[in-house]
Amino acid sequence: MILQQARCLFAEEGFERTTIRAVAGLAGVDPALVMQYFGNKEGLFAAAMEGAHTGGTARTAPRAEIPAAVLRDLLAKFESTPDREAAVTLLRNFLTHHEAKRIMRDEVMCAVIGDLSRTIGGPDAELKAALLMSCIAGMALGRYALELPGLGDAAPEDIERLMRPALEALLGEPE
Amino acid sequence: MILQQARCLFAEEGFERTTIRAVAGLAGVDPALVMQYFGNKEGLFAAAMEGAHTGGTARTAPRAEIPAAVLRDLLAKFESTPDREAAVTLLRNFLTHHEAKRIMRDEVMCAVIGDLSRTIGGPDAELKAALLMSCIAGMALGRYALELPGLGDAAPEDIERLMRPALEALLGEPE
DNA sequence: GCGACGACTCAACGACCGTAGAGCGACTGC
DNA sequence: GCAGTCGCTCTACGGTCGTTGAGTCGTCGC
Repeated sequence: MILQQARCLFAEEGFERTTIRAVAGLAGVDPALVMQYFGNKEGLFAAAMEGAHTGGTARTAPRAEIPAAVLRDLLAKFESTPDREAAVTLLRNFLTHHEAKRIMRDEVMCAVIGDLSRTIGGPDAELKAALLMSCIAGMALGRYALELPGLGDAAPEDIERLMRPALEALLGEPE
Repeated sequence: MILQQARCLFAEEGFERTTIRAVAGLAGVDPALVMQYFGNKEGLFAAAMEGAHTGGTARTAPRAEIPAAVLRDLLAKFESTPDREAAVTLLRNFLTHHEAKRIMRDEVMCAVIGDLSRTIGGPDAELKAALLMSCIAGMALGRYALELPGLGDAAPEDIERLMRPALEALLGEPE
């Protein structure tokens, strides 16, 4: 319950503007109880992001299926309810919070890019993988953070249908 | 001088963690002088973002040249020095600051998407334009905010060479 | 010389936040 | 019945921040 309200506020207001008092108030408990549970504000934030980067099949997918797998992984993470709020919390804070940035950069992007670039192979493999993940992340931002017109409420199938050819063109033909 | 240090700190630490005292300290002046110049912290932030969203040829480009024009606009904005720091300031704060988000969403993304979708035409025109702009924004984040391996220090020509076919595939054939 | 004026600084206020420690009430084992 | 423990709350401290108003210093017109 506390975690739920914390994720809501962290995602809506960001880490700095979210106060422990506000989280406790929404959860109907005393701020000191939040401290007792999570140690400090950083602990609460780390707990709120837990589960944001787990699973995914793209890292082990064969070359030809990488675009579809990457899209499926991301949409599954954000459209399903269990990890969605944690993922949104990470997505909304990775530009301004050091730990969120480290997770997004090292544990999400760099880790996946490393695997994908080995599968992609050839020259520019790392750049191709980085661009592919960046496009995916940009789509997530446009859809779940900015809620751009046409994208925020588009059907996942339409997104997959339009983006997959683009990502395939990005990878190019195998050597 | 004050603005320069402000942009540096806003881009590095984010709006909330940047204090007027720190900006004034780096600029070698008194915090009260910053207040006198910019009214309040929001005014300083708005001034720091000024020039972040200007110009660009993509909005009036013919359909076939949209991918190249969009890439050129973004790389020109971030690789050249005059508006670069303002653009980075906007890029690093649009997820956590309301005014920065409004500018990024309404004045940058929505405005361009509106023009592009009219040029693109056909079904899914708006979704295609939103996805195109999201991919571009994602690339900017991966390069200038996360500095992903392979992308952060890639040559602009290589980025343009790999991304243009992907964006062209995203637009598809004209009706 | 001197008063006015602008640029800039000093010192302080009020508010808010993270955090700590004492305290309170309910429950449990004996 | 009672001491102990656990979950939780109350109160307060220390620090930092945005902001303000008075004050200082140099400059310029007369």
